[in-house]
Amino acid sequence: MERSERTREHILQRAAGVFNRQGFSGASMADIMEATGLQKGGIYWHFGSKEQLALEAFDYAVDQANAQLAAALEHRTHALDRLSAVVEAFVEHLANPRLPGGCAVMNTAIESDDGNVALRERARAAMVDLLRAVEGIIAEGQERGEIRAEADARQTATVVVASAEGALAISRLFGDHTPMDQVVTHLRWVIDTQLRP
Amino acid sequence: MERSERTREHILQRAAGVFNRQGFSGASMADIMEATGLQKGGIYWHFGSKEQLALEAFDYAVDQANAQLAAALEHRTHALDRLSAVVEAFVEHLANPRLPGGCAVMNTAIESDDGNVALRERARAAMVDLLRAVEGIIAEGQERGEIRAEADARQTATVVVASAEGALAISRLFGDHTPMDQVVTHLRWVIDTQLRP
Amino acid sequence: MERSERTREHILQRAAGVFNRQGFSGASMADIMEATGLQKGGIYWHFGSKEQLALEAFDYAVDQANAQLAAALEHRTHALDRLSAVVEAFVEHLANPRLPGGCAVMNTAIESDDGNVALRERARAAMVDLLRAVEGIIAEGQERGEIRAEADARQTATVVVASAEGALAISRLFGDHTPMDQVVTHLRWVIDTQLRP
Amino acid sequence: MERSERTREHILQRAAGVFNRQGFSGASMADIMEATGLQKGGIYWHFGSKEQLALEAFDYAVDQANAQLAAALEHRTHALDRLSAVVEAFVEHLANPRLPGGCAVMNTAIESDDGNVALRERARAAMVDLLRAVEGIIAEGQERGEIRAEADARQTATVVVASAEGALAISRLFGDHTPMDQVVTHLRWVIDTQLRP
DNA sequence: ACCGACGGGACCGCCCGTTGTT
DNA sequence: AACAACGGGCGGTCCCGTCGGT
Repeated sequence: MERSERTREHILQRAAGVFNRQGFSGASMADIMEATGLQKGGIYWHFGSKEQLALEAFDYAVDQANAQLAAALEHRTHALDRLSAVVEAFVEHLANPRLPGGCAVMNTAIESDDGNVALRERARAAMVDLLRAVEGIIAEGQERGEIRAEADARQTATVVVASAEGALAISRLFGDHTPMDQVVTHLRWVIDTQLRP
Repeated sequence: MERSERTREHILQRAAGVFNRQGFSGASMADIMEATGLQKGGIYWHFGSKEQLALEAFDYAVDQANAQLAAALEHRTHALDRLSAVVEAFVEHLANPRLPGGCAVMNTAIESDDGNVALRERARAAMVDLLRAVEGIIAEGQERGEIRAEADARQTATVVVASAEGALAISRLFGDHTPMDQVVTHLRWVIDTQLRP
Repeated sequence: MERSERTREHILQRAAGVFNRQGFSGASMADIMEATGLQKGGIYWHFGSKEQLALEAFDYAVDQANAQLAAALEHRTHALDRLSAVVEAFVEHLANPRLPGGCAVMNTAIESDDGNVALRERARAAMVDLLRAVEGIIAEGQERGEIRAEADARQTATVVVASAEGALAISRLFGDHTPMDQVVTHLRWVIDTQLRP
Repeated sequence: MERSERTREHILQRAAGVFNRQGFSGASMADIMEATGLQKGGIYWHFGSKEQLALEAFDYAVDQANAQLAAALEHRTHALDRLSAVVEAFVEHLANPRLPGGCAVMNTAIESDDGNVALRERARAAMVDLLRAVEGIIAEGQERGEIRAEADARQTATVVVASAEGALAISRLFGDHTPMDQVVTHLRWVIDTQLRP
């Protein structure tokens, strides 16, 4: 990777953290200058505007989260194991976040509720991807007979993601992992008693 | 109610909506001027700063939500009915919000993650109140034999609130009430099969 | 004196102090509201504008200073005594000011240097009055043979006033009456050795 | 001198004039923008705040005055000549000011009487420097036998500075150099008759 | 005769983005 | 490829003044 590309990546990584903590409107270019150690010119050479940077930083954050999820899914073949890994990924996201500030998709969904349509659209797409991924795990499991056929794959995926996202936010609000643990316990119970054939 | 008090209430109501949609840093005093129809002088007469206004507007929003919840609980005596009413209140909050922008507690929790400690503290307190309220409904139900004694009141409360909040955010992101419906279906099933004695 | 007149006087007294300490542009109507204990409406009922109030407050301050000077001159008949009394009045103005903030004429002269022409004109007139008064004391003394005829009444008056005003400002800057004492010592020596026949 | 340094110096020079005429609270950043021909971004790039700019502008003004005084003292070796040069410097300051608005030390002393403690402290230091300089000239003269040993160096310095400052202010108030001339005549007479051995 | 409430504008500081320079 | 310097505008806050009420 050439020098320029490394700088660009460096900016994205730091900017992703800043935006994830402070939000798009709460973060200033000065914050990003400080976080990156670059001057304005250096940043604007790589990105055309604050919004453009935010969009790419969001993608960066989602990629990071997806990579973390992929790592958790690696070597898990059984659908119930894979589903548990998804839940564990949320726990990991709370305990050892790659980027500070919680779930970028949720944060962006809530902040871009009003204004930024481009960011909102990306958050939507990322959320769809997440839901589809979980749904796919369940559906595949059903096809392979690892998960009860009567289960509603899509609904279950929504329940898993919604409750995990909610628990993540609440745990972060309190600075206490207990809420997340409680929800995870519930989800594990759902997996064991409702999905297992 | 005197004229001054009416104006103050009017500002709070409009500002609560603006802040709930745009967030604290995303909302400008100009936005609030437009929403209230007042000029700066009028707003600053009632509230010393943007932050002070935001704090009181958050309280206003929480009061509204609590009132909506209280209305849903009215005339419900059986614990399972009351618990269902809580879930219904989230559906109502999505379908017919008193204030636009979703759940003020969740929004504030996520946005104030970084900066505003005063807002964050209020969000914490409001979330505690909500969790405690749901937990209380369950605990009371257990005392009265309306809810299975083996259930974990606190954990169940967390699951209900976390999944409902998550579903609310996701439904709002998609502009589609399906995710909320799916989670509600799940919660109703939990209530019927796990809590009912 | 009727109630309205008393209020008006009260405002003038407090406003004179505020303006003398903070200057015209440095003082806000809020400062004067606080100093007077009145609300805006009350002040504006008596005075048409901040500038109008400042003008009258300046006159009030000058009247106070003149009264203090007149009191010092009372019962002094000999010109040298009267001249000494003028000098003493400056010392008194430093030690026990009727209004805080130093000499209103000097303060206004320096602050209104740029903008406020009306205030500047009043400061000019007040300074002329002061110089003329001192000159008159010396000239009368010369007519009565109490002061050496060769002395230049106008020049001496300027020296007395300029050095006393300068000393007052310097002493106030340092919060130390020594500079004033040193100048007074000098002026007393001038009176004794140069003016006494 | 690089471009940036030139701009910074340019801002200081113009701002010093604006502050000296209008005072700290009477001058707005818009005034300084107009005087410098720069926009806010340019000014705030060099100075962090209005106060920071005012502080440095005050230092600039004092440096200018000191340079003018130093120039007047150049080639003067005899203490009485040097003392006369100090007095002449005040006359020059009135007739051909390097910065408009009179003596920055006196102006700042009087305006910062109330609020700005940082400015006040700088005015104090500058006044101390001036008094010490004049006192030093006299004391050196006494050591060299050029000035009568009985003279009180410190007191004489105070008298010279106080009367010159007072005369400067009064002359500026009237727009007439006569008061300054009268005081200078007096000071020359003091020098000739009281200090000359 | 005075207060409470509000309008509208000016204030300082920070913002995002651009440009000359290296 | 990046920095230093600057333009122009919006941000929240405070300002002076007015007007309805009492």
